[in-house]
Amino acid sequence: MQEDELKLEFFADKGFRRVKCANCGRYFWTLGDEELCGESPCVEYSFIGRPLFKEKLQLHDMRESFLSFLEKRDHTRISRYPITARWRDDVFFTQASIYGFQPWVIKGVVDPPANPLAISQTCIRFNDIDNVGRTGSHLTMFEMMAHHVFNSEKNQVYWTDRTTELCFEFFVREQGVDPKEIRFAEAWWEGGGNAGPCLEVEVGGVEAATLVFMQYQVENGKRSPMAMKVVDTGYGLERLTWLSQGTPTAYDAMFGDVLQKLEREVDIRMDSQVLGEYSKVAGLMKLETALDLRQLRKNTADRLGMSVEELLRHVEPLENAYNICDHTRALAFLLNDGVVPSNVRRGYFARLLIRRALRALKRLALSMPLSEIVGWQMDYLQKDFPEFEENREDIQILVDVEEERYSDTLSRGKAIVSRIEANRGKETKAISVDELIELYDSHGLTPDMVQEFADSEVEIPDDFYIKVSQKHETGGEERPEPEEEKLSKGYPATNLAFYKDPYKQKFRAKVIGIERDMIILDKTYFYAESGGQESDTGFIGDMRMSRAEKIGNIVIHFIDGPVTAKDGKNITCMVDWDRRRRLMRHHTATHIVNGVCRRLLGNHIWQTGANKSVDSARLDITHFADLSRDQLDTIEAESNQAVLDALKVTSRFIERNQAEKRYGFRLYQGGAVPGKEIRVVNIEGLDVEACGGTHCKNTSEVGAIKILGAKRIQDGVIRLEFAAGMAAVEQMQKMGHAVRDAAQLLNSPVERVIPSIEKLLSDMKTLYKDNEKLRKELVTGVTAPQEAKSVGDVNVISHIRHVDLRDLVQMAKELISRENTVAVLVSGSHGMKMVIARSDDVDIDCSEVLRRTLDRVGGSGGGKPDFAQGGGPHASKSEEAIEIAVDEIAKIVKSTGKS
RNA sequence: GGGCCCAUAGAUCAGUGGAAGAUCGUUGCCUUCGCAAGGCAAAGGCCGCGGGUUCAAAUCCCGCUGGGUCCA
Repeated sequence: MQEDELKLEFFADKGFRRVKCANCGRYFWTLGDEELCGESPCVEYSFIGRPLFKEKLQLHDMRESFLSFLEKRDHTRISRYPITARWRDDVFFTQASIYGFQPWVIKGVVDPPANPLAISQTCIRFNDIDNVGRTGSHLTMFEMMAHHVFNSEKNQVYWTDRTTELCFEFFVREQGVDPKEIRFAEAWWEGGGNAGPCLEVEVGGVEAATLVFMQYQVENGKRSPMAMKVVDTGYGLERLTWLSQGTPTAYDAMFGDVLQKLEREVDIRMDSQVLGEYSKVAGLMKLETALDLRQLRKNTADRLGMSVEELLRHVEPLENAYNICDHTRALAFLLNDGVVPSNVRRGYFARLLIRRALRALKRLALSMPLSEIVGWQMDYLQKDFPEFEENREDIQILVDVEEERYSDTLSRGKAIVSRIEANRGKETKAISVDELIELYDSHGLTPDMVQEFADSEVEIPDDFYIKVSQKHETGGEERPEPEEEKLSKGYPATNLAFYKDPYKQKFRAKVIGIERDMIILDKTYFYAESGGQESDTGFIGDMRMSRAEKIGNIVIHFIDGPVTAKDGKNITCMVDWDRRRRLMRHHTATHIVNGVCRRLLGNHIWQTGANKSVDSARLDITHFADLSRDQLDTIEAESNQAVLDALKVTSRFIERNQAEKRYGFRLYQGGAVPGKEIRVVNIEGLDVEACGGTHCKNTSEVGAIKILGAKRIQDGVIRLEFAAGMAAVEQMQKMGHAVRDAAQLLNSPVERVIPSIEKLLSDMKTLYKDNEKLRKELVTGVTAPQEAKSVGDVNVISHIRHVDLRDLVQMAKELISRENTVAVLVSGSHGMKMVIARSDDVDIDCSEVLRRTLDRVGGSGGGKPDFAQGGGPHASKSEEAIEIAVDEIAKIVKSTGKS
């Protein structure tokens, strides 16, 4: 670490000392005279029951205090970014306030919305989910308050000293903290490819803020300076609120009347002394396994001089209540910001929260729907987050659907557990650890649920979840995709002229590069594949252009056949207009369908993928259930209504910050969009998206939209397939043809096709059954008893009949219902098949006879002593086989007869 | 994006390579003044789809589809 980077003038001016922590060895700056760095586990929480702040503040007031403090010092307050980081494709969720500015602002591509700025950013992290509710401080969802500064070469705002001073001032002046209680510990920060020194601000034993001075880029372990130096601070809103109130846990300080309502419901009484000690001890410990948790409880109980059982009576109900509060709060934001619960990706985390909260609810023996508590949260949050008003109902539906599903999973699980026990029979062996892991991993049953469902005792290892994760670790190799260098040298950015005039069909452009089968032009009206819209084709001079591809900001045109163009010369180009018009219609249609779906199904509808080709288009949307036929019909009708309404479609480049401000983050339907200016496609009153595609000027140009189908491509995602314009006409014609062809084949009028097919199917079924019956009859009584040969005491009936093996089996069944009978049946169709069977009262091993027989004629087989079957390749050996078999039977019968 | 589990009668599920089963439900008959219940009997199966291995596949292997679940 570069030591001098943190030897601030600020520290010198104020008279700070630099001390090495006697416990952890870190260096820290302080005005006091202690020797420990000030963060747990080196020191214990000192503020519980005796807050260090001058005033007890609620979340709202603390947020306000922080943001207005900075506003008074030239910072611009900006609103939060969504908790689901849809503008990025490298992460699922916003985990820190800086996420909203990565990568474009930090790379210097996009100007920050303000500089310096202040924000309180809703964040979510799942790393510590197991500790939530237990430690008194861990959360999944929290607000990271921050002041950020982006120092470019041209614009130096402030750096380390001012940052630290602002922090110090906030705690001392605004919150009335004794300067001696504030310690700045030196540390090094790294994340997301960036790095820099940082100061961890310790107050009352907790890290209240972190001041990061981001200034290096890290690539392949090598560090290089960034052009942009970024002040990245983070102040935990909930922690500060906790510090100000000095409540036993952070939860008591932040959940307001949601926690109170819960406590009333289950009649929990809180003992602040017990809880206070509990969270102090928890602050000193690392919780990783069930063993750690037991240790935590033991240590706390010891300190309080009570038994663990007594402690648990106090603590456990509260842990569950805290857990529910945290999870429902996180859910409210997650679902509001566009996550639909599912079994993959972002959705899984929402499911995880819902299931964990439901389990906690159950442990409290509360039977209210979870959506009700989420409702309380939204009531509580609405003052600061008005967006909940609009989405409230939608969010509660999502939770209800998910609760229903979990109850299905549990009843399935219950059945599985009792089956496992039933199969085990009388051995009363416990359910093994391997079985527990499988029950969890494949069936979603936690060990304690298994325990609840099982009759027998279940042994749960302390490190159960570690064992589960170990199972997942194997074989996680990443395959790096070799990025092929397509171009031998750099070219200037291609002028994407189709944005200016998407209706241009013929143009002249200058050839500025030729490589193999590729041509690069100074400007182009050819649309290169992106945003799910397929590439244009056309002609460059007299060469056929089969595909345009965008690499960075250069468009490469691929040519079929020899490249005859000359570098540096102007050339006339033609866009395949029929193709392009179809693609445009499909693209505009996709936006229409997306907008209609959202209006019809709810605000949780987001696009998760799309493809627009010549004949049809696909749109994947987030939704929790299959779409009914009625819903599809309505979507189709409304989409066509939008076409008939001839809505204006405008496509404009708008400065990113302005676009976000004006249209919100709904813009990012198609995922991450790079750049400082984004292109906004607005279908008047229906849909607004950031989109780089080519569009019609008016919805009427789309002509018609025909929904071709919908299917669930994964849990929580529905794929709609449809066709627009002439493609829709073609698809409808195709469907018409199919029905007419079917009618013709059935020799029935079109409107009678369905009943005709129904009749056909039922006729077929009857025939199939008749056939089965006839086959049975055919093999019944084919061999009269008198055909039986007496071999010793038994009757051997042998027969050759060229039928299927299963008919031979039927025949044999029939024959051996007679007493004292052995049947030897052979078929010569498809090679040779043989069945040897006997009635119960004959004592020979049929499979033995069969094997010996087939050994000699070539083939193999087996079965049970009373019923054997087999075969071989040589049909010609059928008769020989019978002779041998009868012979073998005779031998056995004789030998047993003798003895 | 990766791992694992599942798919057999209308429903819930047995069935580890040789003869498709159980329970519930359905239908009919018996019993009853009628109902509930009981007794007897019957109907009900492309064993998810497509390949492969084998004399033989519901069963083993590969692929696909659909569902479930855990992890990132």
